[in-house]
Amino acid sequence: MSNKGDILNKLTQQGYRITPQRIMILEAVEDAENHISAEEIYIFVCARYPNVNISTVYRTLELLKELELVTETDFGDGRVRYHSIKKGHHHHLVCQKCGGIIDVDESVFAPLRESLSGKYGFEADIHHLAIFGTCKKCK
Amino acid sequence: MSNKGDILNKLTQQGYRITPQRIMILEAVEDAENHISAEEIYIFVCARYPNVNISTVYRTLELLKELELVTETDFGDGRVRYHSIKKGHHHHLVCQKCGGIIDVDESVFAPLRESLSGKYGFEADIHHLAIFGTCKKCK
DNA sequence: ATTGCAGCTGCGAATTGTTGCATCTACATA
DNA sequence: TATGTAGATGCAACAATTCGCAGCTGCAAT
Ligand SMILES: [Zn+2]
Ligand SMILES: [Zn+2]
Ligand SMILES: [Zn+2]
Ligand SMILES: [Zn+2]
Repeated sequence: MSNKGDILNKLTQQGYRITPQRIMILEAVEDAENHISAEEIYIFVCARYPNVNISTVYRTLELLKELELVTETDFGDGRVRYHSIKKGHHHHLVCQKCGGIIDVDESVFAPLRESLSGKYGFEADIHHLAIFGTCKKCK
Repeated sequence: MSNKGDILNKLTQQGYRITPQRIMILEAVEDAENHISAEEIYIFVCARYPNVNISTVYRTLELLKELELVTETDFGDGRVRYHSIKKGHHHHLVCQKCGGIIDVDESVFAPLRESLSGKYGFEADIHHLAIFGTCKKCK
């Protein structure tokens, strides 16, 4: 479940339609080297397929998120960013002093998830968090 | 550092001014039983002191947040909410199916904080999070 | 009590993201 | 291939928050 064809199949199987807009938005996220914002996706798509509406970008991202094909993260700079799930689950430690970002594996959050599950029966849906704080250098 | 006078002193000490707007916005947050939104604070303040501007509410909340006198949390309903720090650090588990909210003490996050500190030397600044997922009933 | 001015406020406009609705279209069915 | 329709799109209105700026004011120093 990691290439474009598989993702399009998954859409079809769930009763969603394949549209040119969706294909291009998907490509934008998949091709992005890094986390990409809705606005950046919009610019990318418009370059080849003008007249796409920004609200379609937002709605498509919402859909891809529900289907767990992309993850969304708020890095605190007033703009949410997206990642293809292909790149695996992970999290980011954002230093509020130097702006540096440390990537961490999701396994670091496993004990927290287990603790919430054990104590409260709550299944936390933590896929792609940004945690703010102070890094080693800035302490 | 938990009553209004102390907070006003803290403002003065840091070179900020005491204004009627700030006093009333502070009271609104302190008196609120629960998390309160900027809009609700605005309505509360306007009732006694008309002509306060909503942007002053946002700016004051920004200031109080910087001074660590209030915490901000996004419950995912399109509107950020605030809490007086007087009520202590805690977090919320938000069920995405039934909308229910479970309050949890910040101690649940202590192992995570220690783990991030130990492995990465990163001091996480986690005061008031909303964690999304599925509650026991909705599983 | 008066003065000076850095900091604060109100106002209106801009920005960012969401929503309602009329129209359009992908695609299942015949 | 033609048709019906649920699902998708574009557009414009809307909602939440931020910003620029001119004028106002708390308060420290006189
Ligand atoms: Zn990431
Ligand atoms: Zn740093
Ligand atoms: Zn809270
Ligand atoms: Zn639930």
